[in-house]
Amino acid sequence: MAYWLFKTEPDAFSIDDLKTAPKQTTLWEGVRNYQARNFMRDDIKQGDLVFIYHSSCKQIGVVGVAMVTQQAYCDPTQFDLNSDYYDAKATSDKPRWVVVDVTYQYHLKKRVSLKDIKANNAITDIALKKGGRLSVMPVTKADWDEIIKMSMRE
DNA sequence: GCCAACGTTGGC
DNA sequence: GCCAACGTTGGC
Repeated sequence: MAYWLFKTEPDAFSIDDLKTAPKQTTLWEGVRNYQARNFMRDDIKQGDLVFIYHSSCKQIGVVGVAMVTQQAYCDPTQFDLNSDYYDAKATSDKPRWVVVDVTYQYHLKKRVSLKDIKANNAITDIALKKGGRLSVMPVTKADWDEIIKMSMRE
């Protein structure tokens, strides 16, 4: 089983939206970055765990955990003229983008802020620390465990 | 295939 | 709202 981190802007879709969604599940739509797409298409498997990370907001950081409940399939929003994620260059013959389904697991007891992650030298590998803009990124088991640990500290 | 220009992300 | 960092586009 592998670990991941998905960014979302809580004004658009927050962890609370995931928790209250039908079956506490959503398709993670709108990823329009090839590196992130390749992770979703090739590497993210059913049963993998995902940190939900709130970006571009007041309270930036990891807020909870979700599970991948369906591996990659075609992102329907790429064909939807009314969607912000519409891509004129994607066709049903040659779709460009995929989604996975994620299901809510739990909120972290305490949000782990980006500031604290950056300040923690025990966290070494995560792309968040490198200022990257990747919206879907792998997390090592060591970093996963450390962030979980941080969420339980007072 | 290079690389300059442009657009987007996302923290501050 | 600013702007740095990065990804994408398009002319050559």
